[in-house]
Amino acid sequence: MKRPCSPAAADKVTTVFHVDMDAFFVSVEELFDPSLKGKPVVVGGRPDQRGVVSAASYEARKFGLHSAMPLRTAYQKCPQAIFVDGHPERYRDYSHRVFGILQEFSPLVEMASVDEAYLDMTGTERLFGAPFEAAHKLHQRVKQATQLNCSIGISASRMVAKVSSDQAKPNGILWVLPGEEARFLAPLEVRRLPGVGKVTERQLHDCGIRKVGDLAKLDERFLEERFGQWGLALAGKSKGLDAGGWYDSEIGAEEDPKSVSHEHTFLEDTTDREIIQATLARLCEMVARRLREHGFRARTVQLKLRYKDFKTITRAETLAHATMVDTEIIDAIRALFLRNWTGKPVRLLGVHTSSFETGEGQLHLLDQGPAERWKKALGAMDALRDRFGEDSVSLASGLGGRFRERTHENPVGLPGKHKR
DNA sequence: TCTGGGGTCCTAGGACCC
DNA sequence: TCTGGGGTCCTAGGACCC
Repeated sequence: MKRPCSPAAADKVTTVFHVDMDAFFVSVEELFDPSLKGKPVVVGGRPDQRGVVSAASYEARKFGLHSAMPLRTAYQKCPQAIFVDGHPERYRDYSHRVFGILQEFSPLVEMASVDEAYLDMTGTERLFGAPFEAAHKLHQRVKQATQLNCSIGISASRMVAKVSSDQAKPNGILWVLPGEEARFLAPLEVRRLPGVGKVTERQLHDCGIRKVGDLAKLDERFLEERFGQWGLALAGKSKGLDAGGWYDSEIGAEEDPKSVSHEHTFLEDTTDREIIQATLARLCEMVARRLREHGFRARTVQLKLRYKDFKTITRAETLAHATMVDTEIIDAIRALFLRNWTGKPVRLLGVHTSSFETGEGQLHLLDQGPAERWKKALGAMDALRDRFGEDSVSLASGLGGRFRERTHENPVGLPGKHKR
């Protein structure tokens, strides 16, 4: 169902909050280690590791550090920075707490990621006052309950609310009044629009378009000729319209995931078949397990292969029947790998599944005879992983010693378990 | 500088069908 | 004998987001 998002077209103006946690990962780490406060901090890993910056503290940003920057680069620019590993469980925990607080303010809350949320605050004036006052209360409540800062953008549309929370950072509130959207956006760099990344920005710059206002002034036909459908969407965005797509959807509508994947970048590129096979098997097991948690069966499995030179290929296969069984995914992935690997050093492997089915469909595979035992074994393995960690059990064949370093002893002799 | 991991959405071409 | 047209499914790649 579509919500009237265009302020001009809406008979009733909606009030959308976009709540964005400030330097979320860093701030959570500071709660666990207050000595980090006020220092240049990088979350993401050791500076000599392969990887990128997940989050940089505001002090670190002064040195030019930012998320997605390679860790080694960050170290060169700011050797005195403190590099810490990320703790996804901590972030999920705090994300849930924030979600709980937001629900006190509106029943229509949608976490867009671990550190940002949309609220439909339409019609809450009697409870919390005008938008700015409500935002102030929300901000205080989050701070009081979690000690974390957030920034809040307020607007009639999701897209403008998101841009305005970005402009409000850090620790601020910004309300774009209905009808003022275009005027608010006009002086901003085109890059500030959600969906405009490095590539689109460069293309727009090549046309002499730098500000959102430049974009809004253009003839839409020009944008359509040059960028197709995307050009028309850009034209809409520049005027503050959600203009279809995700931003036009109902806030709080839960959607099932459309894909489940895992990938791994090796510490060093490898040609070792045993390492490669064991890694593929482990990735398949992790994926299959998540499918079972969701109750999904996947019809399409896809291998991702990245070489030393960063050349990346994907190869997919659609199965005759959907599956959530480790071995069936492993078999398909292994075949794809053997058919496509050039033999050159591998940097990354990935396993991706999609085209989900949720009904009863092919469940007979798991419900008859020996397969019933498989189902039990898979369930038992999932339970063990819950207790002892992802590496505790494995159906993988050819699991080399190098992969057992951080694994636990198998507490119960499970079928398919390989010992070395 | 040397580039993670989890996702979403879009495009484009080919196969296949009617 | 010169070559339709629409729809759907599948595959590969890429931009983008956090």
